[in-house]
Amino acid sequence: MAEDARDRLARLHGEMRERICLMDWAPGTRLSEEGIAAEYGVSRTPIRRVLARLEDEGLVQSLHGIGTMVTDPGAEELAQTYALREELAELVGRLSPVEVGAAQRAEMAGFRAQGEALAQAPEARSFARLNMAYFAFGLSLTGNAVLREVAERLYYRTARVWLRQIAALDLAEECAVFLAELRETERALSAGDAMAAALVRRAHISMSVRRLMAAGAAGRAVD
Amino acid sequence: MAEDARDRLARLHGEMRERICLMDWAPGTRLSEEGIAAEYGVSRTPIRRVLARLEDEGLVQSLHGIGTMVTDPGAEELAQTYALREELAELVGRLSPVEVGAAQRAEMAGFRAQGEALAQAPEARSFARLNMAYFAFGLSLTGNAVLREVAERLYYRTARVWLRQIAALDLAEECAVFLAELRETERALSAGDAMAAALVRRAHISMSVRRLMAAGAAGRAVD
DNA sequence: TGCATAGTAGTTGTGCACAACAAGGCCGCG
DNA sequence: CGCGGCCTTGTTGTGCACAACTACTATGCA
Repeated sequence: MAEDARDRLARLHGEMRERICLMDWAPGTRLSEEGIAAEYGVSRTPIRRVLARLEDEGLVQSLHGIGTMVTDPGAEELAQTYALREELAELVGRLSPVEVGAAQRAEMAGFRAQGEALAQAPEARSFARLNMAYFAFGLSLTGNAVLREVAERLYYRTARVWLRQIAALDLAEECAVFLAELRETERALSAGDAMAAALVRRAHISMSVRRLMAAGAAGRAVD
Repeated sequence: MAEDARDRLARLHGEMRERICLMDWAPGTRLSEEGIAAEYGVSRTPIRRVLARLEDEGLVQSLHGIGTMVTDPGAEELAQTYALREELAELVGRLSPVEVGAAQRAEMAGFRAQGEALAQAPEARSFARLNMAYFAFGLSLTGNAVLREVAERLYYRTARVWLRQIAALDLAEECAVFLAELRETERALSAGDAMAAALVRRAHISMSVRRLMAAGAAGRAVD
């Protein structure tokens, strides 16, 4: 079997979401339905289906007669999203935490190793990709699928802004802090303590937000 | 100005969602895109746009060549959703709680009055509508729009199952319990304590889940 | 009678043409 | 020179026809 239409849309959605979150399509960018359709070799219809979902997720906004733009969350919305993300991060350790086994520890060690490599050669895009993959791993520590879905939704909503601000901050320092988080989490998982890992995550989200907010709204796309 | 296309879709979405949550379209029902389109006097296109959103929200599922069916969440998914809803209910009181003023107290008194009327003449559909409106009021007690959005999403995902189970339980007793919750919450809001109101809400969700689960999966639609 | 198979009806997914709409440029008029 | 209206261009929204796919039924054959 080649590929189900359902899977094709999911793949399209994932790719377009990544282009937004990695700032290939920065906030404010006007997307062309026809252009994207031509690029993927399909008609506007399935692209519109994906854009509709991205709009429901808050990543883009379509205006009749004007265009479809990548949204740029305001400071208030960002603060509210992060506030909720902090709570959800803690819930990952409290609601149906999985039993930490050898598989989790091995995967965690892999992330720590990648984190060390990144800290030696800081680079924004690699950082963003690793952060994304590590976030997914963190979610795998809860058995609550609904929580995973909601937390993922909110993560992708903040990812592009995080990446933009990271580039404005001291990239090397951010990578170093990230590596520290990875090491702390590895310690928690080695002890089999998923709740501790969740608390480490929450603490680092909290501190990350502080640094981001301190950097201010510099670099916000003009409307 | 007549109506924006955006608003029309939002209205369609709201109406169709209500038909699902009030069990006009019970779980398992096969929806006809063409039928709905004819009913609303539009083509399949905007209906498909709305159905796509409902599918992303988990209320319906479309299968190529088969049809679009109202989903019937399994016990596991329900449990996970309610577990998260409990936590979010508490967060309403913790994240950016609004200052409780005369307006909130007046609205709350209105709900309590409607609750008393309902308790005198229990009726499932009225109960569901009142519960829905009261839930929206509860969300208005937090200034965190993201939290409101997520909590609302999860509420509508459980509403239809709740209504089905309520009908199977002792309806009069459920209405009485609901009235008790309204009175407790009114007391909390009179004291200006939004956090207390949130905790009352959480407690009642928790107890409601217990009763629902105890009633078991009787009445589940067969696949 | 049992069963495989082709056919048929009904559904969602896709492509395409056109309508609805907004922004900017251009021309004519005061 | 200023400016108001028109027009042109580009975009998203809608309708419609057809393709892709599934379930069911009838039919012919052993």
